[in-house]
Amino acid sequence: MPELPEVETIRRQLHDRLAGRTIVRAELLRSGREFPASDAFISGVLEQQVVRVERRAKLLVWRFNNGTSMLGHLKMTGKFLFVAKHTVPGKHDRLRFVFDNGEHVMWSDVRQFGYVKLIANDELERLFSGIGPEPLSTPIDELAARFVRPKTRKIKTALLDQSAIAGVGNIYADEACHRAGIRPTRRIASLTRADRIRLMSEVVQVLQESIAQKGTSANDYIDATGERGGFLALLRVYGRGGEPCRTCSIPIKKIILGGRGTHYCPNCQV
DNA sequence: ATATGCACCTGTGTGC
DNA sequence: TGCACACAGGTGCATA
Repeated sequence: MPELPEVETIRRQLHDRLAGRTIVRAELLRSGREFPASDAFISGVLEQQVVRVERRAKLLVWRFNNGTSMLGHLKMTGKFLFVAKHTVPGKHDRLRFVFDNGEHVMWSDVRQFGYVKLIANDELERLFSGIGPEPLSTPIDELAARFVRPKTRKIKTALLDQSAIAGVGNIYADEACHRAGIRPTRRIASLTRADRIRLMSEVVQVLQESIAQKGTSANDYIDATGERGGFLALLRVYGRGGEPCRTCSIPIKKIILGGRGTHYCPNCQV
């Protein structure tokens, strides 16, 4: 589900309430397909102090003070959620963490694409080195300069490639293309330098605006406090196939590109 | 090397 | 109410 703004929203909430806290209890409620259902995981997180919670691309990293981290990827439906102490686990709740300040956090995942695992910091660095630049902490001209290859690749496909730029997913790829007035079907090579600067500026802009609204709840996304994101109402194209463009009133077109639903205005986007 | 298709899962909405 | 099907925020792999 979540892209950079949603993961960042959750990161901030987890960090604010849990930085410096220690995990005093960890329970495996139900084993998932992708995350290790092992006693080793439980004993690996137990008694660990969370130094801070970080984000890289769409990954959440809980840094412990012993050189290891807990790495989480929410994929489509993963959730870290603050819950009340006596919450009875539901069908999709998989892990529960209890902290020394009394906070309870549940990890749930309906579709089970997500994962939570222990990872050593050196392995984490290796993983990070394969991920592209962070849009919110990289100069626009550097983002643009790196967005040139492979030349024949379609622009939206490149935006979704985490090794080209980190954290952009299906919603914000479509939104950034609309704001930049560029069709997602175009090839990288067709972009001028000015086009690339504009596209990257719009990527950054839309991500920041969405973070300010705590993300987009297109379907069932909720943040760590259980709230829905407010950016849905501000989307210009995503999920609006057939509806009038907010700029020119021409119906938004929906196509499939790279196997993903893709939305654009046939009038505003060239 | 890229593109496509599919696979991993469950749930929801739509149309019959 | 049931059923079949399409589709959903992400990635990774096998095959053209």
